Amino acid sequence: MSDTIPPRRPLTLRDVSEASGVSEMTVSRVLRNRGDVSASTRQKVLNAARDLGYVPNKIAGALASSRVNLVAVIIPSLSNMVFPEVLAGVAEALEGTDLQPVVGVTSYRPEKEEKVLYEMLSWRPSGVIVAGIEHSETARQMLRAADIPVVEIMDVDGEPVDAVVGISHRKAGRRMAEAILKQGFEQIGFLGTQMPLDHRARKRFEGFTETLAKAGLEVIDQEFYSGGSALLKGREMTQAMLDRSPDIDFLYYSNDLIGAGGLLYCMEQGYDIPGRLGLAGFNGVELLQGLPRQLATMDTERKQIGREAAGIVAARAGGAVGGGERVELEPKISIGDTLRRYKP
Amino acid sequence: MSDTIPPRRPLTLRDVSEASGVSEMTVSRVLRNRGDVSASTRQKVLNAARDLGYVPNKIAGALASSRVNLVAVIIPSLSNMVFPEVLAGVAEALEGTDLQPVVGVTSYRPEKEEKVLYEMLSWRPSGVIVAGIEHSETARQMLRAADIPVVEIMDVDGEPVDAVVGISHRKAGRRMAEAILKQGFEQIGFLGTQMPLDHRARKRFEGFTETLAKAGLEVIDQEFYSGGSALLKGREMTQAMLDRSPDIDFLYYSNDLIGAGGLLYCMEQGYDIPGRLGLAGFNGVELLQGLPRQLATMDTERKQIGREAAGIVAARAGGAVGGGERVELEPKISIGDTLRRYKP
DNA sequence: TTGAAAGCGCTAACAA
DNA sequence: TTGTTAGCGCTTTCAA
Repeated sequence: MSDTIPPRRPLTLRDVSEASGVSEMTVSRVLRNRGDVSASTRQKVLNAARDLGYVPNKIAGALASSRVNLVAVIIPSLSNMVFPEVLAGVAEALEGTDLQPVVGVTSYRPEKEEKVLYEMLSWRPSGVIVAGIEHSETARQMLRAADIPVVEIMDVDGEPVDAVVGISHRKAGRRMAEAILKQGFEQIGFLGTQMPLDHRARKRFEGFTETLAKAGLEVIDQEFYSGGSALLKGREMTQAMLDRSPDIDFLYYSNDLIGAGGLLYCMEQGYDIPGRLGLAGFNGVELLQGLPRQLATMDTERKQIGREAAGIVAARAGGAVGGGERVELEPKISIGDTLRRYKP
Repeated sequence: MSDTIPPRRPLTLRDVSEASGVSEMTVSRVLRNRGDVSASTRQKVLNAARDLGYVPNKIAGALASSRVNLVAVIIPSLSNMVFPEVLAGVAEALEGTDLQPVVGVTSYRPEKEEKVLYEMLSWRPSGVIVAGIEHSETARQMLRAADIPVVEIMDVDGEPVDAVVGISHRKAGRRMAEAILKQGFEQIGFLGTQMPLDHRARKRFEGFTETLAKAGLEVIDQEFYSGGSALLKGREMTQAMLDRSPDIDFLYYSNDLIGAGGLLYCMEQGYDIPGRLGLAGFNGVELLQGLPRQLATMDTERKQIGREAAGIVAARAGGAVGGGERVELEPKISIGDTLRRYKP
């Protein structure tokens, strides 16, 4: 234990070099575990670095080596648990590597996405993971020009810049519609978020209505919300819709939280579920497991998406050749207690 | 529109300089809006940069200027909504500045905290916002040596390295105990998370039991969980506890999610709430608003904490003198429908 | 196994 | 208003 005076100027390799009597170059080697260094020299350097409390300057290191161990992860929001879950998957997959995720938030705004992307690319990350497959031409141009692995996640319906990991939301919408029709529901209401820029919700809705149309049906009522507590909004929208369209026999929610709110409301109102009224949400959030009844939903495996995406970046950062990888996960319907009228 | 060939090598200032016929230095000035540049030169540079698709290299810029517009935000988890909420507050407060949050996750592990901190400090950020006030001596040493604004958040009970923004969890525990006692509850059970390293939960519990002790009472049963769906766990733990200790008349949960699970369970079981059985959670999560009954809780204003912390970092990064700021927010009891037996 | 020199791409400081 | 020079702190490369 040495009683060093706290430094005014950040410590540099040179300080460690002087304190240990070893050249800067060799100090650098020790600190990075590169090249052959004798055990004794090594120990001297390590001791000096520890005693001084030296923290390497990655900025200088990155500039000199043009290697940056950062992976940019760009998501629309942190308030929707879906994205922190993806992040958790990314973080998990990167755990064993020397890569570090760096998060940027776009608030679902294309212009902000451009800004965040520009900002992150200016740090020359080893890869980019970005939510969604819809981007401005400027953004796509930046991604292409960056010449690093780019993984677009969540959605596979479209033309990716490079790699893509996600589900087909159009297909998810179709599958749910099929499941609902199969149970004989015909008076279907849709409840979603007021978000013109949520392309995934839009695609699900398109897939959903498309399948209904094939059966000669259409959504008979719709309701959208924005802001506020999703659970509460689900409740309120459900009440409004059932009051307005009492014939409805199925409620399809664009996310599980509003679905859960709706379910709680319908149970309180004493609806026979799913005999008189069926419900389904979307995402498969953990929360549903604690509800009095299991809301039907579709699991989108967000964590797995994060893992796969990070895996692609890590592999290529590690030197593997690649490009244009495509991983389409199959969304799994979870029947729960709110969809099956006919026992199989 | 020029049809440029995609670059093999990342573009540099020099490329823009050559393309525009303006010196590198002046290009740099234009791109950073520094110093006086004639409108015509400015335009030439901007055009060239746009046409080439130039993205500045912040690594080189940071090295040359020793200015890094990154703020490290270190949190234990992304799976607990509390922390994304803090992050959202940080992001919001940083929106107007040129600072950017960078997130690191510690998984509640001190050794990982050290690692993440080391990693982030090696990028020489403009400030650090870190959850909690308990850190290893190594971590504290690094924070002190970094010689940048450090804001410890969430918890004010302890000795901060520098600035601190949060609530007193000990006080929060005491306040809730007082509120419960005031309503005449005496057979109190506690349900929490199995997390020896969650210092804030521990402090709340200490404050809570301390106040009970003054009234000659103690918690008559306890139950802890780890992992899994909090809502579901709340349900299960509540059932277990009520089966085991049927005399219990109050359940104090260490977070709102398990509290919500418990509330749903108790309602299903037909308990008279809060006549026969009272409940309270902690945090004031938005979700509660959608429940059939409002769980009593204590709002911890996570977003505000994030905002305040980011504000301190931004102010000091902007040149304001400071150090040792202390912002203690007062947790607000939300009585809800599960705590008040005696009408006021 | 170790060291010396050169330079990564930018910006501070100064000169013109 | 614009340009020149000299680094920022590290790593690459090459020599010893």
